Amino acid sequence: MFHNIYQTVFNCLNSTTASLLHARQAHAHILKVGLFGERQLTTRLLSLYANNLCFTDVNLVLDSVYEPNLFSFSTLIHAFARLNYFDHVLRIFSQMLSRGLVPDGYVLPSAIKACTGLRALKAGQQVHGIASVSGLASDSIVKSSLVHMYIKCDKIQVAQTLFDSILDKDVVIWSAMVAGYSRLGHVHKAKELFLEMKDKGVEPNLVSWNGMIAGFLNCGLHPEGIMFFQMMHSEGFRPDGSTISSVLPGIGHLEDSVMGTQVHGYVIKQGLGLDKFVASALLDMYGKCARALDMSQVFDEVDQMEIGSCNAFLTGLSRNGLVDTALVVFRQFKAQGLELNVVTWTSMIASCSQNGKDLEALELFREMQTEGVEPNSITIPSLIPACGNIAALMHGKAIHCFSLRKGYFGDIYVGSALIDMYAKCGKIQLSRLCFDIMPTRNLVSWNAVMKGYAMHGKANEMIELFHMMQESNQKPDFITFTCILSACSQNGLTEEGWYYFNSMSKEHGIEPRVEHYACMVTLLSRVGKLEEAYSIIEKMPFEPDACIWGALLSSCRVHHNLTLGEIAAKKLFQLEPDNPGNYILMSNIYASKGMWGEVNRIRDVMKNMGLRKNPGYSWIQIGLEVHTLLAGDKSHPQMNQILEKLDKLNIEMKKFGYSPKTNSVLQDVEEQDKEQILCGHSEKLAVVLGLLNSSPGYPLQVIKNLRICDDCHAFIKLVSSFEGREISVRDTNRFHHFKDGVCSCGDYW
DNA sequence: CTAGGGTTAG
Repeated sequence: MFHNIYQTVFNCLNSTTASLLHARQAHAHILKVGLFGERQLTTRLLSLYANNLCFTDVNLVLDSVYEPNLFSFSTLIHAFARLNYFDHVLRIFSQMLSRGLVPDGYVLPSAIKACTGLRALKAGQQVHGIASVSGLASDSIVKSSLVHMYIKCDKIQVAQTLFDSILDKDVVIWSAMVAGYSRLGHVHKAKELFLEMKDKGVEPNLVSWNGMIAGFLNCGLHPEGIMFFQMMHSEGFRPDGSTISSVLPGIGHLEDSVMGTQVHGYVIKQGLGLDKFVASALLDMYGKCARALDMSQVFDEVDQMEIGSCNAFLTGLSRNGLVDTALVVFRQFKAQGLELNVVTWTSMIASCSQNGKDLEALELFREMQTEGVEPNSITIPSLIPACGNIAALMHGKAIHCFSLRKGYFGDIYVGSALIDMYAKCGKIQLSRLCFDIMPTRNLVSWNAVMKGYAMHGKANEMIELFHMMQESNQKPDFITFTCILSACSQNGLTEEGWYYFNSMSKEHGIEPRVEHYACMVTLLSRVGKLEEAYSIIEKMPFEPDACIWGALLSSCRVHHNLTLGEIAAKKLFQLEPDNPGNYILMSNIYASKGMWGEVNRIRDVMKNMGLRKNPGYSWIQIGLEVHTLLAGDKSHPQMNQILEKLDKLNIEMKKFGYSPKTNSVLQDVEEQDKEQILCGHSEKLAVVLGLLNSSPGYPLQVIKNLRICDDCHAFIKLVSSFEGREISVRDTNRFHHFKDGVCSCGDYW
């Protein structure tokens, strides 16, 4: 009888088709007839429960088994390790130890594998200790597992020492070391090992090659990675999904769509397109190669519930200027119940903050948190620019605090983003503070803090920083010099400007780009050296762009230089026929010379080109003209003519509330009209305000309740140039107060 | 128990 039941239960559990149901039935039988002493049976039962992830049942059996032995525990540990339930492996392992059982060479590797999977260095070191005490640390399988564990826990040095002590190293452990160094960015060390294994007679296999390729691309050595890919191919290896998904980002980075298409063909031929890594890498590659259509075609064929592919697709759309489409698709994904992850949200936030959708970025950040998705160290620096762009200082500070709570104190990306954000919000001291307390800096951080000073026109601090930069052996790049030259230009530092401009190629091996020439042109023309500026334009090795001619033209207006103004304007009318600013500048020069016929001619040109549709236009133009008129001194030979013209304009001006006699701006204008005039034209408004402000006798004190919709930044630039002046501006949701070039921001919501 | 490699966000 007893034997019969035992045999029945055993057979039932041991069959290859044994299911959870069988286990439960057997469990009942075992309980009923008291077979718990039978280790073989209960171990088999444990194995079934473990493989079906019935954790409570496992515990139940463990607690009731008369005396589970090493084999019972081993069975469980292997089962959980195989299923990647590493936390359960460690839990069972520690139960085993607490029962006084000594692990053997079979159970240790699984325990170590669990530590590897969990990146649990401390636990791994403890298991290492146990292995040493039990005399198993020299076991080659245990040793190899430990090497893997130390590699994954970024302890490559410890791994290397252990690795060296292994006598007959197989291709697997070599490959793991190669991949380990690659992942940590030590690709040269990886290559050394790759060559060394060959010397030692171990032929690299597909995995070894894949590790090398991933390493090169991980280090930004895209051409080398692609070269290895080709070498591997020529040695007769067939790239697999892993190879492809490593090499495609490199191809995308080099924007080599021809090679990308070839690899795509290979993917189709080998049937690798269903691999989720390959699919998202393909989408990413087409996105980076500006092949949005091909990307969409690929997306139609992949698993659209796979979040990686969806993320790559969304990023690809934004990258190709289809941000609105990306947002729509994003909403569709969300509506379909797709589980959006931190990459999805971060990607959308970055797309918005990079494309002038700053409020949307902030809103997405809030939304992701309500959805329970935790932002990470990449989300934060993607969001911070959104605050800077709209000078939302309070939001910026809140996110700064958030990043500190998350422990991103020393993060170089977060730090650099904060420097930029505070500078854009007018808080140059805070910007500098963020820079000063950074534990490590890179070129981006240096450029960020210098850009802040450039924005605020602080040339002396800038030059001081540049010396600091050189002392700390950080090499400048072309952006650094754009900042320096721009600050020199704002401060009229001609000598310093020339010095740094010349030092670029002589001392730093950086050839000046068109923006550096533009800075020099701006600098010289601002200080009135218009001829010198023009000779730079003539001599520079580039075709001068609108930016350069624009700098010359606006200085010609300030210095009333008709000849050069006409030259610059002629070029600008060709380069930017739709930019009303150029016509206005030129007409102002004509106005200052009393050439009213020319002024009217330009007005007609603009009218014919439909450039006067802008509701703020008339007002702005009048403001500019009046400014020009008043900027001239009273002994201006054409003063009478000017005053006459002014009287005529007065009538029109009154309509817009501009009254020279009351020294006020927009005073008599109905609130509604102000909004109508200025809504969406904040940049032009900023220009007007700046000009009015610099007009003697027309102090701009406080402008209240102006509604600006999209560009607070223009105001910051503008206000930075004011000394001791205050302006308050309200946009859709915020209230900005500017004083001494500093913006503070209060929220209405 | 039988070891290794990959995609998408700044």
